[in-house]
Amino acid sequence: MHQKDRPRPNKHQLRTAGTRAKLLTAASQLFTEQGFENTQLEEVAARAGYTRGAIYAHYASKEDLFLELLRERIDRPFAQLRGLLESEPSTAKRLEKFRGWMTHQIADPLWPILTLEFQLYAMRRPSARAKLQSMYELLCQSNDQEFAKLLFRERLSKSNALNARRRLALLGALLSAAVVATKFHPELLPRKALQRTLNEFMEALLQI
Amino acid sequence: MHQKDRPRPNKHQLRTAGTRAKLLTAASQLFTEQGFENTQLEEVAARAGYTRGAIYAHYASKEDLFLELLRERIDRPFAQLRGLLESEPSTAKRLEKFRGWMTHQIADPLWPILTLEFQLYAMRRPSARAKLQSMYELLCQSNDQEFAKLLFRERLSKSNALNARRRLALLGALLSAAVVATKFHPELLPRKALQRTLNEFMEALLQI
Amino acid sequence: MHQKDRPRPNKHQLRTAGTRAKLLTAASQLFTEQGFENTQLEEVAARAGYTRGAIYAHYASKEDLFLELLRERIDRPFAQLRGLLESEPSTAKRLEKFRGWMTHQIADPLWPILTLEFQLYAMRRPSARAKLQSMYELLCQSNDQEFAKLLFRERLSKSNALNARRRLALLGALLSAAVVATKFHPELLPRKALQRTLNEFMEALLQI
Amino acid sequence: MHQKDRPRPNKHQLRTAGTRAKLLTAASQLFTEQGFENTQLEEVAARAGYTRGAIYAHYASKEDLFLELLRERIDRPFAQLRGLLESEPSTAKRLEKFRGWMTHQIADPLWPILTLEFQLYAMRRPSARAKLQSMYELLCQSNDQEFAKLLFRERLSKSNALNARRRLALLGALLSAAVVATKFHPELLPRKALQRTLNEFMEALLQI
DNA sequence: GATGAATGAGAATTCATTCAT
DNA sequence: CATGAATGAATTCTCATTCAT
Repeated sequence: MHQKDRPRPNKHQLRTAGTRAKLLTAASQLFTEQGFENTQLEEVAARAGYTRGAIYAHYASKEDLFLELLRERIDRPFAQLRGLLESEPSTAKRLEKFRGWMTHQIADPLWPILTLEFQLYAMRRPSARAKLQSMYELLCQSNDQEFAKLLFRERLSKSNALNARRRLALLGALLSAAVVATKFHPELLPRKALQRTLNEFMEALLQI
Repeated sequence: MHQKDRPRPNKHQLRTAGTRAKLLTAASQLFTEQGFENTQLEEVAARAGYTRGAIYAHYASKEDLFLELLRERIDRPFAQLRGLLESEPSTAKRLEKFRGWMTHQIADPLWPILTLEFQLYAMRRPSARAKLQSMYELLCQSNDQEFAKLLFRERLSKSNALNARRRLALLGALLSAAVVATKFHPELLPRKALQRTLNEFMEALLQI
Repeated sequence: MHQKDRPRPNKHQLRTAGTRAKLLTAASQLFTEQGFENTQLEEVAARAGYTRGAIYAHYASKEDLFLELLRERIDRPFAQLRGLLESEPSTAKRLEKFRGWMTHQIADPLWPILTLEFQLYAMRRPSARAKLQSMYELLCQSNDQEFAKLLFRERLSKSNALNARRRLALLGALLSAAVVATKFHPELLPRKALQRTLNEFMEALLQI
Repeated sequence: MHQKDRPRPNKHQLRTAGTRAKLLTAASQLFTEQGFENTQLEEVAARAGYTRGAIYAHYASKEDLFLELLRERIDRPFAQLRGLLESEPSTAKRLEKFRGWMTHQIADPLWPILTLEFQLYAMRRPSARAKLQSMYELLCQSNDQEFAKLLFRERLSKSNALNARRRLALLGALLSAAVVATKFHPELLPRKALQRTLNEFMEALLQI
């Protein structure tokens, strides 16, 4: 009653937030499983328990839904990593934890695939490209940089900071592509083996 | 009387082969630039200098065109590499040449992207999946194996053969991912820098 | 919350039913006038006052529209005949009324032609054949049998029941054929004359 | 050598005639089996042992092929009937032979179906209608009339001549529709039963 | 005469999006 | 807010037809 400044969400707001969350979750799954272009909004709505119109009550277009999905959720993996790493004083152990987290993504590769999807989408829509890139930078650049510092700490000097970011960017890309490859050749790259090989790669690549 | 068995006059054969080559080239470019789903057959035909119907005179469907593209051309990069590597007796130099070839692909990344596109497509079309995988195996497995032997020669023992193939598969994935990443963050990953970093990665990964 | 089980507001139901009825009416007319294959869905939609998409909101395909048309309306002629015949105790008069009804169809030959169209379609689509036949049997067999009883009553014994059904089936075919013939040779078979001749044929054929 | 007035077909002409005959035979079969619209010229050519172009070397269009088919062959059934009936002095026996011939058509219903196909086609192409009807009249009217005389001979008076032609026209139509019906409900109308019932109908209907 | 490559008009179908309720 | 009917642009695919050989 006296909390005007900490605006307490009312019923409507809560319901809205719940709907949006369900829609975003459904979208993240389906865009991952089937790709953005190959997913129909009707399916997204249905998986969330609604019908098409509900999406348009919250998002302006299919592209907007995709962008909101990234906007609202892209920092989740960073937050996870932050939680995992920030209390660990030993750089070697942080690197090990990081490698563990990375190989773990292979099992439920939501973010690796969505990120790839997003990059491919951005690459291929000249009309949307500038917008998508600036949005991505806004969302990720600070995360990227902060994350490089968090991970490498004292090892990160001015001279190798850029190199560190590059390696991390490539590692992210490698993870995405590896996930695709393991879905495609499950016999050659069964999950365990892929995790092991990826781990070995990372051991080499995280030496900065 | 109706000439089905009598070899077709060579003029026709030549014309057919020429048209198919033009169509496949156009398709490979457009599927790379825009993605398979995002490319209309009309554009493919137009870039090759024909109209839509010409595609259907040669390929049964859009999917079939994509598959034929891979079927007819997937061994080109292997052939290139074979030409490059087979006369080089020093393993170290072969590895270096291979790394050079890989980093070179970034500039004109037809195969890295088409391969990724193909894997994504196969992953996401339950109806086409089995067919695409068996086709891929038919086309690539022998190439893969032969290539691992060619590259590593005496270093390749029974015990590490599988590991070698896995690493090469992951390297392929890395290349695709690197291409996407450089298109997406051209400031963070300008081509030269990316090639350098990729080279470092490969040095690590080709130690078997 | 998402109202799937809560009965839809009646407005929607009414609107849906109205649209479907308009579409089916338009389809029945155009399929009769122009034939199934020769009719474009765009025309059907336009005649009903809609655009193509509206058809797909209600029916899965052109074939499905045709099938639904039969499914929902094939018993209309039987219902008409039932209304006409069931209160008439004299068999001779029922037969006369039936003949009258038949000759009357020539003027607005929706069902004779649609039935013919359906049979031709079913004959010629191996892929759809089994489905169409089972659907037809489901829809018509009981009607056929009931109708034979209603028409012939006491004259129908076990021994001639099958023969009666055959004759009625042939009469149906005759009606379709008569309609086609009168459209094709309007001078040789002007409507009145055709009705007279058809009546004579039926007098012969309804002696069981 | 001295036969200039009875122009002996030369090799080219023979070959042409042979090709046309093969094409027409293939067309008659396929148009019967699958319908005119549902048959592709490629199939027709293939069944005749040629490729599409051969059709266009002989006929101006698909419609023209259909029309030529009727033009060249529509009098075959009349010729057959003439051969069958003209030497038979007894009207009753002629009628019986005619009934036999009719029921026989059910087994290989080329003409019943093609005629139906033609009439439906003509009915539904306002643009082609006038042309088709005049063609049909040219081809058939004289046959029809001659045939009525041949069949009924002394029973045919001025007063019933028109009625006779009408009955024969309707009988033809009935045969077509009956063939369709028997293909559609082979259990209700197995061929033998259909032939019997049709025979009974005709006994009644050929009393003039 | 016959082939087969190529055309292009047309049709069915899909699906993001709009809008009245 | 959410529904679901309807729109309409876009796209794949078909096939009669043309034409160089």
